[in-house]
Amino acid sequence: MKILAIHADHLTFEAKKQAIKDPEPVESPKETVKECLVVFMAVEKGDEANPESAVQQLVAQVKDIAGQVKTQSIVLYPYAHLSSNLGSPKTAKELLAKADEALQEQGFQVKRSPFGWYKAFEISCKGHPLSELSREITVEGAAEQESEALEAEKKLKSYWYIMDVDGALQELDKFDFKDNDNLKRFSLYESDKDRSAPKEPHHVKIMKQLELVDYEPASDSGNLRYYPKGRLMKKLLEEFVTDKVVEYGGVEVETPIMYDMQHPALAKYLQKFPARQYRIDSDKRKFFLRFSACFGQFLTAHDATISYKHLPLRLYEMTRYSFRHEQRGELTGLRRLRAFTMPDVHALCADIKQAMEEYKVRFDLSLSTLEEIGFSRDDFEMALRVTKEFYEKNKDFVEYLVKTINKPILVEMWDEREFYFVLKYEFNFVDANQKASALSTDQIDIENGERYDMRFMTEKGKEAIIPYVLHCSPSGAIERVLYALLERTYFQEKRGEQPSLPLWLAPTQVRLVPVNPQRHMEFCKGLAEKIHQQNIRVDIADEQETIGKRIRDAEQEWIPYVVVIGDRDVEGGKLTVRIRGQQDQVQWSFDELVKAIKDRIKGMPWKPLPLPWLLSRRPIFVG
RNA sequence: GCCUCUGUAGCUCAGCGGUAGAAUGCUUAUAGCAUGCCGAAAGCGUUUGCCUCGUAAGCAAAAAGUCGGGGGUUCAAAUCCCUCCAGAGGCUCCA
Repeated sequence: MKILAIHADHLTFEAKKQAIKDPEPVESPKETVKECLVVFMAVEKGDEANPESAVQQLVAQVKDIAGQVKTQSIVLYPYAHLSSNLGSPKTAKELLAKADEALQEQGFQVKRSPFGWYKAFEISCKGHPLSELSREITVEGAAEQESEALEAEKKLKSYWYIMDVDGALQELDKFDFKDNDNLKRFSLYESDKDRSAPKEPHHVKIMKQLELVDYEPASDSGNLRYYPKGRLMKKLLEEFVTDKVVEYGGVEVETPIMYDMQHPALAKYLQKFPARQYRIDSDKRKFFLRFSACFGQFLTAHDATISYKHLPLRLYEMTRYSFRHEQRGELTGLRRLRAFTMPDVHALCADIKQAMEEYKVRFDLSLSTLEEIGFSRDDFEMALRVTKEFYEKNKDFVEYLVKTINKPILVEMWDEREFYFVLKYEFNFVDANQKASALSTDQIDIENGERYDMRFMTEKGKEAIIPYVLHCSPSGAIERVLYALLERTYFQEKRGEQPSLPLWLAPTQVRLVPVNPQRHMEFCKGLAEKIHQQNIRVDIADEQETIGKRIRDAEQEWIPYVVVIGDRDVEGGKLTVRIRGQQDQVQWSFDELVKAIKDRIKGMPWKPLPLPWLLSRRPIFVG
C-alpha cells in the first residue's frame, strides 16, 4: 500500500462521476474538512495477501504522523494514482472501511472520501517540514518475487530461421513455405506470438463424447478425471513409452512429488525454471510440487557412486504427476494442464562427445516413439532452440539432426544463454486453431551437474563433476499425446476420412452385434472369449435395440471392427465385418479377423478392457 | 492474474422481467441433406411396455430441473444488478 499524508488547513472534495462498476454510495456530494491530516492512499496487490496486517500498519503510521503534526482529524482519501499495481476494488473498499473503524477506535475523527468516483478536490497544505509525507506499507507474504528465469525470459531476444534439410539457414520471411504449410503455421505461431484462437479446441468435445476424460470441478482447474476408456488409453501410452525407454537403456526409478523449497540445490533450480509451482505447507517446512522428474533423479544421482563405466547413465521416471501452476487463462482441455503425466529420461554424460552421441540415439528414440504411437512425420514440426555459440561450434551436429528428420525445421537462436541448456529440440503438434504444443523434447543441460553436485570417477581415478545432462521426454506429456491424437481427427474429417484412433489404443477393438440378443448371445459370448484370448479387446452390443441403432452407436464410438452376428454367421462359419474407414463389409473367418487386427497392432502393448463386455451392464459416465 | 463471453434435466440446446421450452443430427460444411416443430410443450439418453428386427436413430408412455452457488432490485427474476465458482476465448505465458 502506498500512502501520501498531507497536513492541511482545509480540504474540499466533491464526487463527480462514477469510476468503477460498483462505487461506494456518496453521503453528501460536497464536503469540507478543516485542520486535518489528509491520507491519500492506494491499496496494492500485495496487500491482498494479508489485509489485516496492512490495516494495522496503516493505522500505526497514521497515528504516528498525526501525533507529530498534532491533529485529531483524519481524512482517508482513496487515490489510485499512487500505484501502478493496484489491488482489487473489493479489497480496497473493505480495507478502507476497516482502517476507518480502527482509527475511530483510536479516538480520531475520521472522514472518508467515497471510493470509486472521479472527484474534484481543493487542498491547502500547511507547508511545514512534516506536512507532506509519503510511506510505503508492505505485508508479509506479498514480496514473493517472480523467478529470475521468468524475468529473464521477458528480456531475452530471439532470432528466427528456417533450416532446410541441407543445414542451410534462411531468414523466416525469405523462406518459401510452398510445400510446408504446416511448418508455416507453426513458425507463425512461434515467431509472431499470435495466440488468437477462434473457438474451443476440437478435442474437448471429443474427450467427453468418447467418455475418455472430463473436467473435475471439485479439484483445481487443470486437474482432470479419467473414465475407464480414457484411463485405459492413457495406461497403454504410459506402458508403451516406458517399454521404449527401458529398451533404450532407461533405468526406471520413482521419486517423491514434493520437495523442500529451502533445499539449496532446489532453491537455485527453481530460480532457473520459469514455471509456477503449487505450494504446500507441512509442519514447519514449505514444499513445492515437482514440475518434472529432475529433482528426484538428480538427488538420486548425487548420492550414487558412479564411474565413467556407468556413463551415459539413463535415469527414467514416468511422472504421475508433474505439476505446474499455470495461469488460469492458459489452461485448455488436455493441451495444457496443471497436473500431467510426463515421461522424463535424463542421461548423465562424461563429455560433450558422449553427450552428442547419446543425443542422437535419443533423437531416434523420440521419432520412433511418436511414429509407433501412430503419428506420421507430417503430423508434427520440429523446432530447434540453440545459443549462437553452441550452434557455431557444432554445426555438423545440428545438420545431422535436420537430416535425420528430413524436413525443414524452425530454428530459434539466442545471443546469450539464459536457461540451463544450450540446445534443445521439440516436435510440435499444430492444431486446427493454429496452436502449437511441444510433444517430444530433449535438452543439453550444462548447469545441473554442478548445481546438484553429481560426480563420477574418471578413467584416471579422479573425481569429476558430470558435465552434461540430457533431459528428454520422448513422447511429451501423455495427456498431450492424447490431445494430439484427438485433435488430429479434425484434419481426418477435413480430408473426408472418418475420425479414428490408432487401433492399438481403441478401447473396444471389436464389437459384436447379435441380431437377436437372446438367440445369438451364447454364440457371441463364445466368440468374444476366443477373441479376448487373442489379446484383442471385444464387447457385445446386447441392448434391446434395432440393429441399425446399435451399428450407429458403434460408429459414433469410432469402433474399428463391428461384427454382426445372426443365424447366417452362426451356421455359415464366416463373419460379416464392418471395418471403420472402409465402404464395404467383408466376409472373414475368425482367423482372418484376428490376423487383420494383429498385423495392425504388432509390437504394441495390450491391456484388457476395464469395463463389462455387455454394453447393457455399463453405466453412462457422460450424457 | 487481468479483460470478454458462457453456465437452463444425465447430454445438446431454446427462452432473456409474468405458464420451464423448438429445434436436433449428419455430411463432401460461407453450404447441403435428414428428422422434428409451428397442432398440449424440445431432442437425445434413462426407466417401463410393445416390437424380435441383418448394417448410421422402430413405436409409445413415464420419471427426471436448487434455471451454476449466494446476495440484492422488483408486485413478480432463469431473465436486471452485485459477488463467488466453473468452462471457453483474448492478454500474458507455454522447458
